[in-house]
Amino acid sequence: MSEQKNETALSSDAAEVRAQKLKLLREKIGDVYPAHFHRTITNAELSAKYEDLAPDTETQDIVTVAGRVYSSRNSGMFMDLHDASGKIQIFSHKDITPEASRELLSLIDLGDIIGVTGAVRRTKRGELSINAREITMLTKTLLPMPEKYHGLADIELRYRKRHLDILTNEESKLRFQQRSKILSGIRRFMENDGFMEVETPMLHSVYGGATAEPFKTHHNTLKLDMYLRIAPELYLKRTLVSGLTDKVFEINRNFRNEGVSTRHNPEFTMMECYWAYADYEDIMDLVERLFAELAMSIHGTTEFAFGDKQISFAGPFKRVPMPDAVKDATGIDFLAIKTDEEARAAAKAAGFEVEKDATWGECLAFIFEEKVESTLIQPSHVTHFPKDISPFAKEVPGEPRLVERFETYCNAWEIGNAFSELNDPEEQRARMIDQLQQAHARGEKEKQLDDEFLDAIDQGMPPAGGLGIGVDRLIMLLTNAPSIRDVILFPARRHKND
RNA sequence: GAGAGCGUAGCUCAGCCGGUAGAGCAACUGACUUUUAAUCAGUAGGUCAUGGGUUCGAAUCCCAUCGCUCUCACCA
Repeated sequence: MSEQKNETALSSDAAEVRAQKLKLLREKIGDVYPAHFHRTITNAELSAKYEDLAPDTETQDIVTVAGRVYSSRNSGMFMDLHDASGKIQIFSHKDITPEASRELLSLIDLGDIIGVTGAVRRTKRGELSINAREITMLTKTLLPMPEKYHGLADIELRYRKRHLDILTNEESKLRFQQRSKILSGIRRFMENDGFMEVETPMLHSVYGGATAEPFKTHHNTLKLDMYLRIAPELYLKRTLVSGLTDKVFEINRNFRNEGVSTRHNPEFTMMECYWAYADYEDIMDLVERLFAELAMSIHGTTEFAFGDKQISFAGPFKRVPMPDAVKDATGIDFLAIKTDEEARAAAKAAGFEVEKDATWGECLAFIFEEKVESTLIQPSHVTHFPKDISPFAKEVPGEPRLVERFETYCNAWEIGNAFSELNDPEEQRARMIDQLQQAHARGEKEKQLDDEFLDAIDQGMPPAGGLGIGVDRLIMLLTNAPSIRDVILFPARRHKND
């Protein structure tokens, strides 16, 4: 007898054992990966339906559930079965579970996906359970599950093997469920506000709409070098010219060939919208309504924690012109400074190292970034940006060095960027030529003037407010995620050879 | 791109002033059978990221490479 046991004894290597069990299962029951199985209820629905079932109570209600085995106690008599919605305990006992199903139990490993049919009851200890009458193998797994108590903790593995991260880390699962909810929340908000969603090209033969390094690619048949878009802005404005709609938006990926960090992924999601006959102040209101609504949908309130900070999305947000913010922080009054040279001197005197040829506006923006940005924890709109760093925004009346632009900051991060969109064709052309020259001076040889865009603006774009929202960062805030990689399912990673 | 740190069993982690590698979970063999990270006994499992070097001897010290993390730079 003991010899026979030795012959059938399984290897102690987890992966090998599973392969052996798979073989045994195939011999015994045939199809281990059946195509058809229909559950009658999800685990969450089950919990809700039997919420009031008292402990130590049996029902005659037969249900069929399906899910992955997460843990097993008393030699498989108790198993926790998880589906995407939640968990349910499976109880198998010789008094209720037929021989065939109990035999299957010994070939079930943690992580396997099974179906279970049986009567619902609540145990003496209060655990909602199913008395297994039939157990069906739906998917035999070949790899063991990560450790059940700590889950997958290794950060590298959590990003590389996201399926294991979500399988074992509840907060990670919740975060990606919330990401989905936030995205649909943005869509719903925009549509309810009368915006029409469109899709514009991601492959551009001329890139623009932002200052960033693009990814380069090539179209074979067209024999055309192309770029993954760095921004949808120019196409969305062309859409606005078309009269298709007065309120247009797009939610999709932008690609920027820049550094990666906890706040930067090479591909990231932006929501951009353009609203005809509105200006940047209308857009500020829109941002506040949108943020408040998203916080409500995720947290049920506009107040929430990010790390050790309390964030409030209850509007109205603080609005502060950039020159005022810089003046408050440093005492430097940029509005009183007349020339680039004076601006550089003032910056230098205050201890800031600005470029030799920095303009008045560049000095102002630089000091803002150095001194003010990190202090903007509660959501704030910083308005009145310098014109020389804002090629698509209209001038502030009476102050031609500033434009009707704002950026929304929260937790010291830039989340939103918006303007009263420039629609004067001659000025737009002049500013883009100026930007192009600057890009070429920086060595960006491939940067070209977007004639098709300028041609469309010549046709007349209605006055409009425009906005871009960094959706990943907004999701980070709302889900308390310290890294952008925590809110992107499969973040960019080097290939690992091992 | 620069600096700092990390990489030990399938997973979570010890070991690191050099002396042949350890625990818990998972797995295997049993016991037990209304459990909740079930419990108990036993077994097996490691090219200590990779490649060099120093040394009688390296997971441990040195160098290089790969991967990851953090900070900074570019950017949103």
